[in-house]
Amino acid sequence: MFGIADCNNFYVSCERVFNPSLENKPVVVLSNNDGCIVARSNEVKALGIAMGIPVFKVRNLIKEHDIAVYSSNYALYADMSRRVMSVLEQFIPSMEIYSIDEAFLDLRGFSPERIGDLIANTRKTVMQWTGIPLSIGVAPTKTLAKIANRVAKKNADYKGVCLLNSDAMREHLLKHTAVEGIWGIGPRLSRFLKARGIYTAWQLTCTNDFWIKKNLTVTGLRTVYELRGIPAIPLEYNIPDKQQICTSRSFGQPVEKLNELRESIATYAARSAQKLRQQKSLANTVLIYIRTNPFKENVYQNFRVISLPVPTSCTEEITEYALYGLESIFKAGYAYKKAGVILSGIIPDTGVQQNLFDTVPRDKSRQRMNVMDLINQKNGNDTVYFASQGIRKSWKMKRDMISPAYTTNWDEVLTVRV
DNA sequence: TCTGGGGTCCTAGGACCC
DNA sequence: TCTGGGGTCCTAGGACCC
Repeated sequence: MFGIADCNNFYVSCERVFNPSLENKPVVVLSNNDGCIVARSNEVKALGIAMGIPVFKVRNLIKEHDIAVYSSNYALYADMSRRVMSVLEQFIPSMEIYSIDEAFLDLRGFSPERIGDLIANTRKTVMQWTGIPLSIGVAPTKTLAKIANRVAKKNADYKGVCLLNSDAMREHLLKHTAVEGIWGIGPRLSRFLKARGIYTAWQLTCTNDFWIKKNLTVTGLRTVYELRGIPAIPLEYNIPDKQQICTSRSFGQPVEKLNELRESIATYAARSAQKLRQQKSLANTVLIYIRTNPFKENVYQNFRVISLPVPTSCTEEITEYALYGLESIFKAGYAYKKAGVILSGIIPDTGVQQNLFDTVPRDKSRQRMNVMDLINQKNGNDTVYFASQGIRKSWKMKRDMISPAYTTNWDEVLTVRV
């Protein structure tokens, strides 16, 4: 059996842990730059406010219902996630961290009679030790566990835990699951299936394999197998290295000057290079892009791909090529809204193919990067950084309603008065 | 006024090899 | 008049996830 533990309204729950006055009140958390609604409390869901909607479109509802609004506080959410995962791991050591608020659990070593108690106990302990409520679904495959999880979350009778452990139950739940509720079936495939009379997960499992393979490719076929109770998507125990590393942000305000764009590209290049070094890899290719606001007139967007002469993870080198790329696509007279840096062609940093004509003193730059990373690790990110990244950063993203970093910054630790 | 960020996998088609 | 068979690698584009 596989389990999936999924935190309820995760970002909202994190805010509530340190601000209990938000309990039972409508709360939303916004995306970066305070753009869209990305987390909603149950009260907000009940009002019919959709996931991902731009916040300016629901300003009236927010006012009318006195909804508490927060900018996203990733320092807090990442740390709370780490805590939740470490508690889960104490109960079920073999697991796959699937996203910031979800983990698949390997329950194959546990006797079937014990699983119910184990899961209920795990859930209770996570709540007690971290303050984060979660739901757990258990089933013979990951895809079915996801369905069980939804049931556990939506139906209060289940008390946050749903065990899908019989064929009768599988049939019952699949008949009550719409195709768009299946993990792996997105909006486009849902429309496609419904147009052909397939509305429920159960109907999908009764469909011919050849037809599925032809129309939904092998990924669709894997999903159908999983719905039938045959595991086709294994647990990933160790996190594979990223094949692509991307850092991109929208700007707090439109940016017109090349200088400010240079600061942002240098910042994103440095962040990407840092991520690259964290996984002990090198990149072969740098892509940079800039774009204006696509919802407005006078649109311009462009990108530039640069092949590096020798694979590297050195910030100076990556930044230099990224800025060179920027110069080549920058056009004056536009109000830029977003920029990004993407590293690809990623390989391990051991056994690099040398270039006969390489003139860069690589040992020295590697040592320099090591020292920088150590300082920043010990004293906090951006304790030291390159001047090209800018100091004032007039373009930096908007986070007007951010809560304190309660658990990661000594200056922002909660004060309790007796 | 205001519209997120970061990923993966699969397929088709083109270029190339012998 | 007639024009093979069997591969690999790479990329763009489209789908999906949270």
